[in-house]
Amino acid sequence: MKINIKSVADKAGVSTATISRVLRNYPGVREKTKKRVLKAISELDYEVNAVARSLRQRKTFTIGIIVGNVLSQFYSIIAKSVEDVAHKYGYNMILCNGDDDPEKELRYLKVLKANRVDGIILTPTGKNADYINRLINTDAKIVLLDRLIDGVECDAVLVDNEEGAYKAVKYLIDRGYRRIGIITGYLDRTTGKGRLNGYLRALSEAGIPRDDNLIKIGKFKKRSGIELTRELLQDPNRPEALFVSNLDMTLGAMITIKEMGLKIPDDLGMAVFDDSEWISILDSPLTAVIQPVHSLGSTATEALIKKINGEKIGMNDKPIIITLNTNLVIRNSTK
Amino acid sequence: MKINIKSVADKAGVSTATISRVLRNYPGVREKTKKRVLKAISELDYEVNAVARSLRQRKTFTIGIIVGNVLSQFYSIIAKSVEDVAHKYGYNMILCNGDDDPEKELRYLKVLKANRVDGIILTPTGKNADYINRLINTDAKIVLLDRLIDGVECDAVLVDNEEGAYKAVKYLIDRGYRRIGIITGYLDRTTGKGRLNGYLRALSEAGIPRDDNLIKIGKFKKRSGIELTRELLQDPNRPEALFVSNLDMTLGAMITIKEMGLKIPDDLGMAVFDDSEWISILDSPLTAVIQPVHSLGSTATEALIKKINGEKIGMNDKPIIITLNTNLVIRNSTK
DNA sequence: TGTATAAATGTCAACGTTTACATTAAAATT
DNA sequence: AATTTTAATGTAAACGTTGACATTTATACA
Repeated sequence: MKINIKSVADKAGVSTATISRVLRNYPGVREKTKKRVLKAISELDYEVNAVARSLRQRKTFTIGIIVGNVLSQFYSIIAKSVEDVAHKYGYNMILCNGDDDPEKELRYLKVLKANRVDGIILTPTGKNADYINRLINTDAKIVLLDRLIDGVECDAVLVDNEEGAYKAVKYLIDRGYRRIGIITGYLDRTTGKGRLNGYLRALSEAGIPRDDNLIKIGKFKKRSGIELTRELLQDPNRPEALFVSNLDMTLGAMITIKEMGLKIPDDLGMAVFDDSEWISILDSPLTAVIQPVHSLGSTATEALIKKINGEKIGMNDKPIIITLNTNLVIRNSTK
Repeated sequence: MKINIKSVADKAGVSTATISRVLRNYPGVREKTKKRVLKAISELDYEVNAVARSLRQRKTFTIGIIVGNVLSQFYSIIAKSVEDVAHKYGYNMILCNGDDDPEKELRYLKVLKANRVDGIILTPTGKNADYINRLINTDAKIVLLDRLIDGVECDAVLVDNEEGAYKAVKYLIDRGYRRIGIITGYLDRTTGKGRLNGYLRALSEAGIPRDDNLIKIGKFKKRSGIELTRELLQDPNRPEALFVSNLDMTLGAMITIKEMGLKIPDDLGMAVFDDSEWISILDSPLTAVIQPVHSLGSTATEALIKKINGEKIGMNDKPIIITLNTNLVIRNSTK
């Protein structure tokens, strides 16, 4: 037996409009009527059909989020912070795992559009610029998170990758290291590129010439950490210190370092981008650049909800790009 | 300007029914017509309105999942595996962060019901039995994951907690430890209780009397690990080995152990429930019970989708409870 | 060429709400 | 008590699909 607003109306002896008004706490319903309606609702175990409501109101109170990979700590924190804020404002969240794969990203963008989500938070792969521009032009509410897309003008919330990496590498230099290796991420992402740039700026300010043998280009995955660390450290002329561009690659680097039997900081100085409680309880806890991951997620969500509500968040129609700062936490991974 | 199936129909010069047929790849549309329709669709950038479709079909192709806390590795793996399987079958996933809070759980159950999700995967807090029973009685499709609820008969996918803990503690005993401490989780959860029972069974089989001073009841959170490890290890008559019941508490335990300057395995033997790559690169990598977390999520989702499709998954109307096995991986945390 | 059959397409109600507008009932004013 | 004003409730169309059924068009057959 199907229970809908009509059943409730019949039971309470009023019209569906009145039920609707009670459901949404509209004024202008007599207290007595309201009581009767609520009674009917509870007796029938009625729960509004949000699908029908969404159709009628052209509003789903749902936001979609496409992340790179929920398995990585970074994205799971993002997911949580987005969900927290979303629910605070009465929104649901559909989580999509883009897997850093442009095709999956595209598929999910379409799914989210089909489901008429009110807004989308996207950690872009950097591709699909055409489709995303089309979305934006048809008035879709989108906020980019963590990364930008070439050829797309869109509000975004980022982290100051360049400055973060700069601080870490400068710290290594200040501690006396000169030959500093770096494992970067994808250089076609603002994150990967920015961190490399920070590294280069620190070197150049210190008058240390760039040595391409010390620059290894990774993919932000554990495997890159394992392999590239090995390449760097097996070199007879190996670096004295290492800067790793994210947490997953740091895990990989530590695996290799352990395997090679090297000790930090005696055999190798280290500093890394991204923090985790686990790297703080290592033998030699690692000096790390802490991203404000939680704020990233919540700031983006707040901005998105403002956009959804039609509030301007940038000035004079330019997209607004919010850049959050990082923190360097000094631990025990340098001499 | 709003684009809907009518716009496409007008543009292609056919009726909406035909558009609908093309959209869903129904047979019986002439090739020529289909071409024309597809052209109109692409020219208008039309994307079906899944909300309207859901309303009409009384089917949302969405499943909801309520997890304890996405921040913990366990749940983020669950979220990913559920999402993978769901999408394989064409379902979306709404992720809800129950925060192990019965009230939030209840709120989310209602939200998911209002949104008419086709099914729910629930990692239950153990409360809300009444409401959940009502849901089940009104034919909601639910699969419990990881834990059961007192007073609720429902399909579930679990891990053999008792056996897992037993294997780990037996291993400690086999290595010669007698005074073994345990940090448990909530004992009103099947997970917490099961792991304690495994511990107790291993002791009793070895003829080691139970010592309540060695049993500390935690909350599955880092803080419990920190505090209870301290309590155990500050005791002059402290245990020779320690079994910790989950990963978050293991992190806490390691923090305390590091703080106290103790070395594993010299000063303390250890075995833990839950694995992580981080505990495998510690100084002394920890012997751990590995849960098949990914299978937990995918098995539950497969079961849920079967239920949704009306396939019986248990026998003679009894709920089916699937229990997955754990693995003990021996590392270097014992003498 | 006309008719029977099969294939393709069209029509319209239904899904469960909300909301502009219309109507009725109650309260205020004379 | 009759009239105006205000408050409470009802009516019905709309949101964008789908799908049972009806109708038209194409094909096969005599």
